[in-house]
Amino acid sequence: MSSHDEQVQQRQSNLAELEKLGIEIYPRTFERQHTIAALVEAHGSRTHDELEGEHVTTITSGRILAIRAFGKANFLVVSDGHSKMQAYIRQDALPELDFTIYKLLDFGDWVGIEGRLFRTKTNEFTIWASRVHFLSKCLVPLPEKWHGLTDVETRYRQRYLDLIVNPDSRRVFELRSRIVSGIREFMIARGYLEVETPMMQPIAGGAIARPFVTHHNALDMDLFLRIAPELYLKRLVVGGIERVFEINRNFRNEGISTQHNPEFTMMEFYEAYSDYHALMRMTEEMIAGVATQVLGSDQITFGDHQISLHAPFVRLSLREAAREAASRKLGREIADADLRDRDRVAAIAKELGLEVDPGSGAGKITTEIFERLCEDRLIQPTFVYDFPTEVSPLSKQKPDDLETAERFELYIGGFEVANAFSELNDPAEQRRRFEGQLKNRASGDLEAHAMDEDYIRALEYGLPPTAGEGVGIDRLVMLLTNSPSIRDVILFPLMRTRE
RNA sequence: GAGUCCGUAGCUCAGUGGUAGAGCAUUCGACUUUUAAUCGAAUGGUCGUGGGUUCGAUCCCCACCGGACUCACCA
Repeated sequence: MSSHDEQVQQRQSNLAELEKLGIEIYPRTFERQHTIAALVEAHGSRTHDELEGEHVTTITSGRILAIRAFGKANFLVVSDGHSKMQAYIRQDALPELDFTIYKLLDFGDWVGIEGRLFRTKTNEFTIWASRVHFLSKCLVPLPEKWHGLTDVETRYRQRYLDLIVNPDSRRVFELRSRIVSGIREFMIARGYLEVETPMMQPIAGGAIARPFVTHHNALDMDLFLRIAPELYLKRLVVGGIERVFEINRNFRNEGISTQHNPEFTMMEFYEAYSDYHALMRMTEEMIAGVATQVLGSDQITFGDHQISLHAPFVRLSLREAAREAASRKLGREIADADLRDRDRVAAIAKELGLEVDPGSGAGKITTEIFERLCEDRLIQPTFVYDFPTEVSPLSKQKPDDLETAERFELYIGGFEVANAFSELNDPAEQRRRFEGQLKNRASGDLEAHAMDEDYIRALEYGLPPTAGEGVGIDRLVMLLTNSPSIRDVILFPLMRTRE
């Protein structure tokens, strides 16, 4: 028999023995007076003498993370998932039944402990057990206590094991929750209304990406999982909700990487009477503020980098960034006009080793040059602004430069964290943009934006001057928790199923 | 989709063309304040799966499965 099976059998036999004692092996509930975290918080810094004087008794509970047995004196380390503390188990301090129960406990079991707080000779904050209650069995051996669980595949597939034995993993998800709360509070404090818009959409719009397809049986209708909530949120601004936001999942049927999970969380918001410059100021305020609120500082470590999230962030125009990087790489001066000329910029791209799609215009090629040469070097927070209109089908053009849209992306740590623009609200122009996208789609571009007549109709009712933005929550959490992979900040990242 | 690397005990890891090792965990024994408790003993393996080469494969070769990273893709 394998070690694993042997240990399972041993644990099962211990459970059977408990049942023979006549106790309920899966009790329905437990009257806990204090969590371990609350005990540590309230009494964990008391001295030995203070604890003796106060004589605090309590009933608490948690999962056993270690058993140290010395015959008649024994120690359990019990965790409530947040904090842990030790219980002192003495045969002569317990009813006989409870000591029998104790002896049938395994590493990983859930127990309730009744007793009084004290400090041991080695000054460890401890509960001196007067009762031990069995709450639930762990039938399977857990990863060892010292190295924890390092195998990433198991950590992702069986996240509960990761959470049981790796406190750092727990910490990441606690921080994630606080980051999301912080963002939500930030938005609500500014008068934004939180809403939920469809995840299942007849047309997957609002971004340039390939969608997942599904089907509704009763309506006999194909639907797409949304790639963005954008067009629905703007419909709400048309409806008079001048400040609106949504924190929810988007789904994109594309590659998986350390920065991409097929489903990911976006905070997207729209504000009437705003523009992309105002959103830059709001964004740096939000990110610096949330970091300070959650981490106590706007200075972070990300991998090998020290990053300052202190506002203001650097502002860099996309064409300027591409022009400068290409000039440096090629050793000669590239002009802004070169980037706006389809043939000249295509030649530059080829010289830089990029493949140029025949369907790509000057704007798309320039954007590709930027992404190739600049993106992963933007470690300190940088707003890259003024994108080519060609790659921004939902953005408003600059009044004096129709080839350029009032759009920015925020880069931190070498990847994109947010994307924002002044919203295109002219229905006629929006229709022309969609038609341009349809041409791309016809020539094989599977990510080209679909025509959305219903959205154009909404614009015809009048969208006020508006700016909007999407913030990648997972990536922001990566930065603020120093996590190198998006899978480290998503509880259950998508994995291939195992047979 | 391409490339590189990885898969050995429940966990963390060594290792070799001649049927496999450690620590922790587990079991038994000792121990009434331990802190990765300690000490003594024992148990535990289809070396990812399937082929091939070989007298002999966990090791070499091929395919497959799963994973990590890089590239491609992807605002």
